Amino acid sequence: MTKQPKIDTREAIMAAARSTVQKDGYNALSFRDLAADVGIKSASVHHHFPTKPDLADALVKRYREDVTALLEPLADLPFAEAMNSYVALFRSFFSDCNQMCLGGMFSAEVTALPEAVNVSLRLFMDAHTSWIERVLAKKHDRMSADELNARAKAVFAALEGAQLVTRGRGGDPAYFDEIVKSYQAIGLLD
Amino acid sequence: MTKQPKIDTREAIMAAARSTVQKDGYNALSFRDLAADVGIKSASVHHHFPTKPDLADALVKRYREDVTALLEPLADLPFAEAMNSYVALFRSFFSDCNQMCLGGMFSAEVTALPEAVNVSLRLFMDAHTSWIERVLAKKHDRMSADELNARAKAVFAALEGAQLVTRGRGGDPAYFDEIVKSYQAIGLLD
DNA sequence: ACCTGAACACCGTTCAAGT
DNA sequence: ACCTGAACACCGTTCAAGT
Repeated sequence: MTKQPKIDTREAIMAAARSTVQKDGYNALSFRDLAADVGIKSASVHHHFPTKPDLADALVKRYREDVTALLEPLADLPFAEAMNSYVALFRSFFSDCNQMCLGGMFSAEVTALPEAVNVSLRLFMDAHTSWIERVLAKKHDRMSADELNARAKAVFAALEGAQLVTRGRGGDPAYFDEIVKSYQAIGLLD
Repeated sequence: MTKQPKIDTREAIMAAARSTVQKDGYNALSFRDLAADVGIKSASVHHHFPTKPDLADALVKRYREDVTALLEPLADLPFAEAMNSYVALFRSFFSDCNQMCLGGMFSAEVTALPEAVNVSLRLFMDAHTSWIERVLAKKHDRMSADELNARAKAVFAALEGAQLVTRGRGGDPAYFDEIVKSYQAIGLLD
């Protein structure tokens, strides 16, 4: 085994930045705080990520990769388990400092980001909706592609909204659960 | 009629601040930019709102009043019209610079705000859910109070989510409409 | 009461300089 | 390649000073 300490600093920056963004948002992210977290100076952060939007773009792309890797195996589960696991993913954010989906946070702060990051953000959301579409297709074999797509967008939007509203109320998982229960009662997650 | 130019500056600050927050967020709000918009110096803004959280709290409270005044007459409409008007309210944000509900924005940026503002934010969301509850009650006369309440929370969360996701995609109203159509198809808005 | 300039410690960014 | 100190124009906030 050869040593590979080269990308450690870059990875450490991304990990610290992602955590801060999910907790406090992109506009609250400070290169100086970030540098302090990692143990370097703020000017050094710019060596790895020239500008703040460059860091934002890297974060969204990595986040998309991570979520995709996490969702991939879940798509093979039976429908109810796949959907329950998906809901559980959105619920899991509250257990660590009332965090928020990075995609939802960037959607709120979208005007602070250049077009290139907006494109990455759309790709992230597409990854979600196409996963949902795939899962829904297993159950609704008579539904048209357009219907499945529209339904997937609705499921994603509804869960992002449940997370946002719950976060606004302090991140009480019980509040999130109550909303999800209503979604289930109406059949949105079926 | 006696002249009343006294609160004009304060009102102008609040109007400019509200617009900026709905477009770019609370963390992107600058007292210096705000002062320039109104035509005074940034130190003068602090005379009306000692700190930034003080301004945030005033904004949320006023926003709640405005939304309440706007929703009140709509509650007396027939069910379908009341609900359609409510959805139209969420849709209307995109027509002016891809804005966002101030409550949703503050929910995303909630960690930047002190507890006092969080309380005002909860009251704002309560105003929404109790209005929805009232409208739903007209149609579902056999539904229990708890069910109505849970359903109202779900409707609010779903619409906030539809707005958030649409904003993240550039604010195309057609995207919002597609999600709402799915909500309607499933019966969430009935 | 309402406004201001100046100061403070912050911020993202740049750049010449180090190793 | 990776890091740094110093500088720039920003930020929220404070305060003594004006009217």
